[in-house]
Amino acid sequence: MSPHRMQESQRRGAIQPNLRHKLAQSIGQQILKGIYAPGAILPNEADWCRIFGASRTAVREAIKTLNGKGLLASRPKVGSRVEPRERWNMLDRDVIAWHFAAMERAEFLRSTQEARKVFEPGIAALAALKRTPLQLTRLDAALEAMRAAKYGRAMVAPDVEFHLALLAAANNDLMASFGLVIEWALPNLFEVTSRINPAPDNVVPLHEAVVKAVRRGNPEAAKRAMMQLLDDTDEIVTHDLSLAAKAAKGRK
Amino acid sequence: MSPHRMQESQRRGAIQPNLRHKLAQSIGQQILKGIYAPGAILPNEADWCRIFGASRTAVREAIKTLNGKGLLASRPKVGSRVEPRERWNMLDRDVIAWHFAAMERAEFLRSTQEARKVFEPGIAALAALKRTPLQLTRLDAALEAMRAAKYGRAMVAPDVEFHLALLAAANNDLMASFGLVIEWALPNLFEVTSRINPAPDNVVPLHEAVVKAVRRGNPEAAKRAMMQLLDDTDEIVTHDLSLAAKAAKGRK
DNA sequence: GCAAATTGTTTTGTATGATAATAACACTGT
DNA sequence: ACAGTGTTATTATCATACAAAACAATTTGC
Repeated sequence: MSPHRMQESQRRGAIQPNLRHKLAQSIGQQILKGIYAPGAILPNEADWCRIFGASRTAVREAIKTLNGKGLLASRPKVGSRVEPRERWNMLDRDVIAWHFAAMERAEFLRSTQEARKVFEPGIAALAALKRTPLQLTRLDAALEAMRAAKYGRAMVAPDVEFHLALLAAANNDLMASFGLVIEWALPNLFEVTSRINPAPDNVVPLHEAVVKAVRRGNPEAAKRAMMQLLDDTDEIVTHDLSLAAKAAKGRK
Repeated sequence: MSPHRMQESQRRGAIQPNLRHKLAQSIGQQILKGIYAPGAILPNEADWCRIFGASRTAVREAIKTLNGKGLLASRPKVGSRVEPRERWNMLDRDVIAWHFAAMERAEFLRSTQEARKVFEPGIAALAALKRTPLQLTRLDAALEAMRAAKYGRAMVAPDVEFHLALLAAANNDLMASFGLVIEWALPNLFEVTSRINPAPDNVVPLHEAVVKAVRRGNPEAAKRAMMQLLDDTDEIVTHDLSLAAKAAKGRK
């Protein structure tokens, strides 16, 4: 059905394969793909019922879900209208997944890295100032798991956990939403980086530097260490993407 | 009903006073207040029906809305369980409003400013790199409106518009969600800053510096200018909050 | 006795049909 | 032209059923 694979099975939050969720996903993806652009009026409830062969209850609840994510606004007599993009909850679990499914992989990684470079250094700095001892322990554990990982692929999960632990250590609710981006970005990023550098041995030291600064409570050092870490992966990604672009041009 | 005022009338997206929305709001606020903590099982649908005197349809659709915001996860036989905080969509329009209603005003402003200091300098830098001419025009217009504002209160709307325009100029979907924080923070921030400094004349120049750097396409300068701007309001806010804290201690 | 299969129970999930509220739109009388 | 008024399409809400899932208890088979 979907052109993209997106190994949903290995995500954290297990999928809910109930009807409502499937309808919401189908409609949501169509919106993210641009089939229904902002401002457009969707088919009405009765139409969706026919299209999906589902009851009005299921359709309505799916639409209410999308409503809650800021993708739609429904009004009597008018129908459900697609909201302007700036109202969409891009940092929503589902929306980010649909977004990814609708987007070019390269473009997704580019904009993700862009966002990470804005957010994560600041997060590291905050963590240095505000982390509790327990949160430091969680960071240490993630780091240890990264060291223990023998091959690259096994390092992805601890790497994600590391960045999530750091985010938690920043102790700021408004930033917590950003964790989703990390959860999505890193596993996908890995498929790129591992092609180029299957056994990177500078990754652990770069992460260690961040933890060290956070432990010392030095926000500037933490920020710098995180920037170095990001530049490292950034370099690999942009390198790979430019290769891919060249290859694409060669084929054309 | 609600103990907090939260002047909803002057928000941008007009309120929808339908039943479902009211139920979602009531349940959502109770969750944000901690009456139902993460992991807790909510009353079941039948209970809510009795509590609100509403039909199961309305209750269910409200719960589905909350489901879509990551506050709840529902399963047959188990009920609706409050999700762990890190899954909540804090950058959702409603959640942020409920959060604000449930939180100490001071604490909200503190964590908001904290987040802004992480995000906005990076946003300014990105905008300097990626803004289109049209987006630059929008920034100029906002700046002009700020200049035209005679008294402080009239400056809030253009100020919000300025920061939203800058965010849009960064051209990154993942960051766009952050606009909500700005929309909420600034009007509330103003009530603090205007108490201390009713006619601040350094505000416009600080904003001008950001636009100038963005126009020149100089990300570092844009970042620095934004940091200055934030430090300026930050100083006022922390000063006021410490005053308020002292006053509270004095009363106690 | 013990494990595996079965049945029961509670809760959400889905379906259906009916009625109410709402707001866009056409119409009407001035 | 224009204010009011009715019409109508659409969502909003209600009520009632039955299906499916998850968990608990109980029976069954050995």
